[in-house]
Amino acid sequence: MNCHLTTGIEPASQALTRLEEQGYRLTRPRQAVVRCLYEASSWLRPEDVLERARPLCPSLGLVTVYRTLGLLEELGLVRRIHVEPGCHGYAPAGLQHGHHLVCRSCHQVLEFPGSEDLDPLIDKISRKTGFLVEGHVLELTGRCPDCR
Amino acid sequence: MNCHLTTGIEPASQALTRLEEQGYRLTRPRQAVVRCLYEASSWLRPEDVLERARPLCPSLGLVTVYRTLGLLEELGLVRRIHVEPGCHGYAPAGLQHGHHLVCRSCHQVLEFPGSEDLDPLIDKISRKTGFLVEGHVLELTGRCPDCR
DNA sequence: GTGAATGCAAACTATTTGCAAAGGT
DNA sequence: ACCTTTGCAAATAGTTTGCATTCAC
Repeated sequence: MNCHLTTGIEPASQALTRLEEQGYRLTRPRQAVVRCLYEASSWLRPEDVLERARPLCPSLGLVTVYRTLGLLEELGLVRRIHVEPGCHGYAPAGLQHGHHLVCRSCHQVLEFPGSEDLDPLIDKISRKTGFLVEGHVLELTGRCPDCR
Repeated sequence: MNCHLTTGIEPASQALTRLEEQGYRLTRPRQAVVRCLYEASSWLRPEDVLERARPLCPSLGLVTVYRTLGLLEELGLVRRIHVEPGCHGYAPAGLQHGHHLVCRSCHQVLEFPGSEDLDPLIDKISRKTGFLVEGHVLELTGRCPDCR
């Protein structure tokens, strides 16, 4: 709802509160997954989440990671993005607005801000097509400074 | 190389010529795959390519479709895009410049032109980060007119 | 205590690899 | 004729589902 809050990543605790408000239980696995995602400096693949969340919840299984990520995405708390290698990554829905630079050679991924730059284009397109545009992913591919 | 040629989809035959120039053999399976991709009105998943290419090459197998798509992508003749459901789709690299509108509800995909609108943003980012930006994918998600 | 959530095993889908046979030049 | 490319079968990776057990409320 609040589209103007772009001052930082929505803290993990806020996401957890949201889960609770929606009637979901605040379990240890969910807390671990949410915390990891929100504390990560970049997107994580499900496997990465598992690895990082295990210390917080040793019994955690990959299946639960998938289920939790799916739930969080449904609630709009995380974004699913398309990354190589492995294809699917997840990032908190707060700050990063779906922009990443991917190096074709080393697969390094750099996030960058600046989604406002897209607003005019998005406006134009939604007027032209009748689509209600809710989200976007901009992925730039090329060569990073080290590989070019 | 020729970045200004945006008047239309590079015809299938041109792509085939390119393959030949690069020293690859012009086999029936490759011709079938290339033709299907370039004649399709939208992106296709590997399974879709198989289905459409079979009439042109009945012996065609899914494995060869994957291999051919991989080869074409490597040569820059097709683009791999990220779509639901199934995740990966392919489109000719000519006209459509990686922009699609995806409906969250019915998964309909609408392609739209207008990559020039991104140029200023891309310039800015490549100056700021040192990345050599070669390609981009812009995906807008939301609700199509029928589903909103 | 009760129902939601978990974790395992197993199913399933998407994609890749090994290798003998077929096809293009 | 030679070497690339193909197609099958099988392997692998990513993801989902069924079900008995555990845990938050």
